[in-house]
Amino acid sequence: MTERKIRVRIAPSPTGYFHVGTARTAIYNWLFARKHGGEFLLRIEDTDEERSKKEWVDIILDGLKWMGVPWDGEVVYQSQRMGIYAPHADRLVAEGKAFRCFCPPQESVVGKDASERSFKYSGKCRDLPNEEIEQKLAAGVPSAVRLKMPKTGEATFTDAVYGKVNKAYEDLDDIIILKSDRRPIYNFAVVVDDHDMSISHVIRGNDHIANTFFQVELYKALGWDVPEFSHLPLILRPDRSKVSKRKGDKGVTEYFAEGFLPEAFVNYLALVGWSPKDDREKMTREEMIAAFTLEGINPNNAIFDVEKLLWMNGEYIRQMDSNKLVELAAPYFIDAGITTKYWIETNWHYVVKVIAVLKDRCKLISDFAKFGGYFFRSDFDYDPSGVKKHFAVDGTAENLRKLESSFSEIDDKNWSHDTTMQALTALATELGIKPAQLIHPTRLATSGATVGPGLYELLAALGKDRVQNRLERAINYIEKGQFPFAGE
RNA sequence: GGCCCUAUCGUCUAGUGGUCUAGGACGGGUGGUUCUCAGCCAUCAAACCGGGGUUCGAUCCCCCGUAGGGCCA
Repeated sequence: MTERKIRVRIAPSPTGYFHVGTARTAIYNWLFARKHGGEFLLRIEDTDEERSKKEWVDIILDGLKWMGVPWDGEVVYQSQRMGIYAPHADRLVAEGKAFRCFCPPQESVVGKDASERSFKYSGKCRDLPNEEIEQKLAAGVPSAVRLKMPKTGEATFTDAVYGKVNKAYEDLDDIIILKSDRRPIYNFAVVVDDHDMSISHVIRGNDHIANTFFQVELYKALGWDVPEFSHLPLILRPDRSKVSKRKGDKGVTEYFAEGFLPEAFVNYLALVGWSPKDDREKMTREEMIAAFTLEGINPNNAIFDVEKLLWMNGEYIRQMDSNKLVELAAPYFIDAGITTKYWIETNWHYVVKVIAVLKDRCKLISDFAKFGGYFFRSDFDYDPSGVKKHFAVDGTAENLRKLESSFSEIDDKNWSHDTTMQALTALATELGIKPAQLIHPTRLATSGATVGPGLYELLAALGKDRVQNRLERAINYIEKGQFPFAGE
């Protein structure tokens, strides 16, 4: 047995949707290739003409790039290979390993009626006399090419994940490999393509197990090396049905757009169906490459758990450098109309502080824009329940005014978490109230929200000017007394 | 319907013929962090699908059933 270079591939068809299962298959193939110094190739199965739109292909290419799971070499487009399949089929016919089938599609199967679902090929043309074949060919009767499968015994292959898988030849038809229009059928094209690409290991979803029996037979008939097979468990929805675009399940593109980080996404997905066998969960790509084995793949289907993905994304956000986070979050701020690219660039230091303060409570990159708008705009509304609880309390306006004046004594240069805290606690002591009684209205005044970063972090990040202006605005608001619930 | 695959906490999983009072993580509960939320820390609840075997002993091996999934049109 010669040592073959490891070459793996994914072969998605462009459907305008990057399925998470395809994404995980890509990850495993890539991990495996990297681990063994092999190559990870990409073949686009775009023979369905309606689907060969460039944008559909880009969805896949962009998704792989986003995930940081790059393919090696040139992308192979199956549509550009359509001419190469038929000769292989003809060769098989010439060698007696396949035969021409002249039956119209409807007549070639056995079955009492349409309701009898187990259609099986009748075998009618399998042993046609030569003269008859010549006759029909001369008469121009259209013919498909079928592979001659053994009649008895068992088809078998060893799967790295599932072990030995067998199926009686009785249950396997003489499948069509070339249609009467000389176009290849899926199973045939895959074998020819994988062989031409020197694929050593086929790692794909377990929905292909049934195809594998035919494919192995095809490799043997063509006299080619059979690759190693590894079938992956499927990724299911929480209701245990298959993930699909039709049911509204998100594709890779959407996860990206929603603010997931590629590192977290890839890490999470790798763990759906595979385990490093120890308790590690958060792993770098390098760690995953080092730990990855096909045998470590679990054979049973798994449910995609967005909650856990979200948690992992939060983990990655927390450990990420704030400058980097600003770059990633900027588009969300801009898209939401919260601020502009120019403003972010000219106030970089401020934005970094903002991100640092927000970091702990964001699970998605988009959360920064969702929760942090008030760092950029001062015209926010006050949370109504907060107004009721913290503003509509006697003495609040006066207290805030005192706080404002106390804050005004802090020099701009000394404005910080500690100095604002000192000022506020000193005032609370002086007023004989608990700091919390000042903290809550101040948070509401400066952010409009009742929840958020610790008050002093908030004040420090906002800076003295913004804080003073917002206190002023809140005081005016309270003094007008026009609370949303007035009259209750 | 035929064939194939699978079966450990709600979810992702680890695990071995006895060391399992079955481990970790997410999610959930509780408590702490003398400002909220988040985070962090601690802590609790939570599983070996059912039935037969094999065996001194099965979660782990075999068979059947059941359930789920896949392929075939």
